[in-house]
Amino acid sequence: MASQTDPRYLRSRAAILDAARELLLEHGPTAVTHAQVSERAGVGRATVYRHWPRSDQLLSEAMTTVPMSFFSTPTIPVRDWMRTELTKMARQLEHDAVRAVATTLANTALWDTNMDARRERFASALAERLAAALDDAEKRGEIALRTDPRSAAALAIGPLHYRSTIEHGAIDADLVEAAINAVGTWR
Amino acid sequence: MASQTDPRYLRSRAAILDAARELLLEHGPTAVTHAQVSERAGVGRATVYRHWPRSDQLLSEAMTTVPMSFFSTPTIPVRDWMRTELTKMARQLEHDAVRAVATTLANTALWDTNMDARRERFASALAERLAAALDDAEKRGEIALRTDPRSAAALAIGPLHYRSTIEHGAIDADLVEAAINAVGTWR
DNA sequence: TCGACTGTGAGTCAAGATGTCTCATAGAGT
DNA sequence: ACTCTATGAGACATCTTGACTCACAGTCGA
Repeated sequence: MASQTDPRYLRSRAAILDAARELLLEHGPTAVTHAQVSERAGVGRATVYRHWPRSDQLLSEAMTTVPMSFFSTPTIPVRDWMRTELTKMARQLEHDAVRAVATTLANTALWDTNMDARRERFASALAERLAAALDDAEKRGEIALRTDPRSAAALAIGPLHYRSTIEHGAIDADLVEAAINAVGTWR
Repeated sequence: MASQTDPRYLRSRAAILDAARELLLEHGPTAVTHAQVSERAGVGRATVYRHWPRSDQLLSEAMTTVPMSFFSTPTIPVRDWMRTELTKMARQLEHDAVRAVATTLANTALWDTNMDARRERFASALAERLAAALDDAEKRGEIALRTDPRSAAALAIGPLHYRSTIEHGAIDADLVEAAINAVGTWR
C-alpha cells in the first residue's frame, strides 16, 4: 500500500522506533503504547497505528534497533578469540539498553510466540558459533572440552548473563577468564 | 482497619494470590490486573482493590508464593552438597512458574525499585551462601578456587539460568557437573 | 513550475478499562 | 441475639484504546 521509500514514511518510522526504544529503556516494555510512543516521537497517534497496528510488534521491532553482539567468525588461537568476544559481550551487557532487551526478551518469550522465535534464533546462533569454534579448537588440540560443545554457550555466556541481569554487577576480567576456563582444559 | 485474622479476609487474600499467580504463569505479568484477577478469583473487583490498591504490589506478592530454592546449609564434602543443591535448582527451573518468576523479576527489577530490592536480596543470599561454603571448602583443602568466591554464584548458577531462560533447554547432569567444575579445581 | 498522489496530524467517536464510592448483605465474633 | 466488618454488586466519572474521517502538506513525475 505504502511506497516505503517515501521520506515522510521513513522519517515517521525512524522517529517512532527511536521513541519506542527510549521508552523501553527508561520505563520498560509496558510503556511502549501507541499513545506514549506517538507523543514522544512527535507524530500523530494514528500514524503509529498505521505503521504498527499492534504495540507488541512495535516493541519487538524496537528491540532489534539495540545493537547486541553476536560472535564474529573465529580466529586462532580460539582462546584469544573467546576472550575478545566475551569481553565485547561483557561491555555490551553494561549498557542499560542491552540489559533491558535481554531481560524483556527472556520474559516476553514465555507467552509471545513471536518473541520466542526471536529468542530461539538468538540462542541458537550463539550456541552454534561457539560450538563450531570449539569443535575446531579441539580437533587442533587446543582444548579438551569438558562437555558437549553445544553446552559451551551456557557455560561461557551464562556467568556473564547472570552477573549482569541477576546480580547487577560489573563483569571483570577474572570472571571472563573463569568463563573461558569453564568450557574445558586449554593447552 | 482490617482484622487480619478474619477468615473472610484470609479467604479472599488466598484466592486473589492464587489467581494472580496463575495469571502470571499463563499470560505473563501484564495479565495481572485487578479486573482479571477478581474474575478468576471469584471475588468482587473492589475487594482486590481493598487488599492491593496497586497491581504491581499484588504481582510482587504473588511471585513470592512460587517456591524458589535457595541453598540450604552446606554439608561435607562441599562438592556433593553443590551437586545436590544445583540439581535441586535445575529441577525447579524446569517448572514454567519458576521460569516466569525468574524472568519477570529480572525484567521488572530494571524499573521497579521494589522488585529490584527483591532481586538484590535473592542474588545476595545465593552468592553469600555459596561463597561461605566454598571458602570453607578451600580452607579444608577440598578445592582450589579459580576466582573470588563471590563470583562462584555467577559461574555455577549462571549456566543453569542461561540454559533455562535463554536456551529453553533441559539441564542435564553433565551441565551441572561442568558448572561445579567451573568454580575451581577439586581435589 | 505545476499537478496528482499519498502519508500525516488533528480530531471525533464508541467501546472498554480503570479507580473510587455507596449500600445492602452475610459471615464472624461476643 | 447483637454488633462489627469484609464483601459483592453496582453506579459513576475518567482515562485508554482502536478505528475512522478529512483537510493539509510533503513528495515526485511531467
